[in-house]
Amino acid sequence: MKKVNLVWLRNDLRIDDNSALYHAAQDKNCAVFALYFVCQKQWQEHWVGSNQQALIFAALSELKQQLRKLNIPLLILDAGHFSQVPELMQQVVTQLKVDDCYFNREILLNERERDKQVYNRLKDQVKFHSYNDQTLISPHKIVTKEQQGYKVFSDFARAVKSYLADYPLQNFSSPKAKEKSNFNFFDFTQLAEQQFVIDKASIIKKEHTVFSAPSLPEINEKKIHQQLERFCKSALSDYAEQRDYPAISGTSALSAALAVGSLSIKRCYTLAKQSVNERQSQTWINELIWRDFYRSVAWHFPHVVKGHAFNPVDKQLTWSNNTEHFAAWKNAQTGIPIIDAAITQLRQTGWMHNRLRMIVASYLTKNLWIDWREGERFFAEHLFDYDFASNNGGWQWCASVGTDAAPYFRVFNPASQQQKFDPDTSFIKQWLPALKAQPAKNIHKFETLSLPNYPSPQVNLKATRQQAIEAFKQAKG
DNA sequence: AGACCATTACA
DNA sequence: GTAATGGTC
Repeated sequence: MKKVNLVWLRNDLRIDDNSALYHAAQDKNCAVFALYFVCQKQWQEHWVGSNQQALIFAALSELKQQLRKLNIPLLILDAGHFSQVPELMQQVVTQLKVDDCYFNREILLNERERDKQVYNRLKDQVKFHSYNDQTLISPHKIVTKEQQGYKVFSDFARAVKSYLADYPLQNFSSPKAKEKSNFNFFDFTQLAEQQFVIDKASIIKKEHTVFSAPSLPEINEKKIHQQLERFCKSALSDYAEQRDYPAISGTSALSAALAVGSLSIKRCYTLAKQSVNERQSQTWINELIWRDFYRSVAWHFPHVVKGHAFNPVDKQLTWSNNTEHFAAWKNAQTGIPIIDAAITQLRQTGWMHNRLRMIVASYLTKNLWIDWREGERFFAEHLFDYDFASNNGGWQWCASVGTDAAPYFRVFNPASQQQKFDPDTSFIKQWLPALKAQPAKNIHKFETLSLPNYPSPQVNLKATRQQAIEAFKQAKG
């Protein structure tokens, strides 16, 4: 009887540089199966929107084909909710006579709880092998002298770099194809395998807006790697100069692939290092480390995963519940061109340039004084690249309630931001047809702009900025 | 990962 | 008038 290895896939829908898959497939004489649980109820609880859900289904469909070429069957089971996973896992393990189970560790609480349940239920039946694969370095390995999680990014980044200098990253190539016989080794019909049809119409619920459903980002691993190589070769050295201009394609645009795990973060790091010199790769590498940083924060300070801000000052703040203000922000009707253009980009493409994420977040929290959790949720529902730790960390940063957050008095002025980062207004005009005919000069002076088909600003920027700073001062006592 | 205001130093 | 500089929020 052949040994049977099971790879339990979760947030790592890829073949390249997948630690668990690589190790599971090492032994020549074993049969290897891959498994994925669809948990749409759980996703809804996690605010995962229809965009990212559709992307996950696309990634699964793609991965199933690729794994088939390696003679590794991918079982996709509908679990509905994490709570159903242990029972289903038990069935799979029994049915397939699994000896060893391989998986890459996750960082957030619900995921870890699910994994603990599975382990406790099956530890006597199956040998488990787990790997760190989601971050450059396991969160528990980067700690301060006091054995605590870092609260300041620059210190964290220094620690990461020095760790990587001592222990270089290991990348794992795609596993070699297994024997064909694996496919008819077991009787799959006994398992209620559910084939998921990638039917966007059934997944994407049309919203009552003027925005249409965006098309899916690239999810084929080969093409993603080409994209990464192209970026490293031709854009990485200019990244520091170009990344802040939304009209320029100066960023890698790989975030969606990273979010569902079609691309390995370790692969990004290694390739960036190889492609250009230290100075040229530094800025982008730091962005990769920000991703590790917010995962580290979520690991060491888990109250941020439960809806709380890192900084207790958040509890002293009373946010506005002005639903008209919030609705205008969500529908690109604020009357501030850079913000309405950014929201339109998000709604039409499922992606928003990072500079714009900061601008719209600052405006929502500081000028409209709306709870950052509302913005966090809106982003979750629309972004293909939605990632709890990065999104949560970013919103807390903008709202000045996070670790190493923007000081509370640092309020972005949307007027100077668009002046600086979209001087010729080409980005704004790309997304706001109503302003197409206006000269840039007028668009930058939007507070005095009066047009029949474009709204006037909702609030006074200067006054609301002042109020936000005052409210923080009061809250801090 | 900022902005504002006052003060200079110049046209 | 207006661009650069520095302290303050």
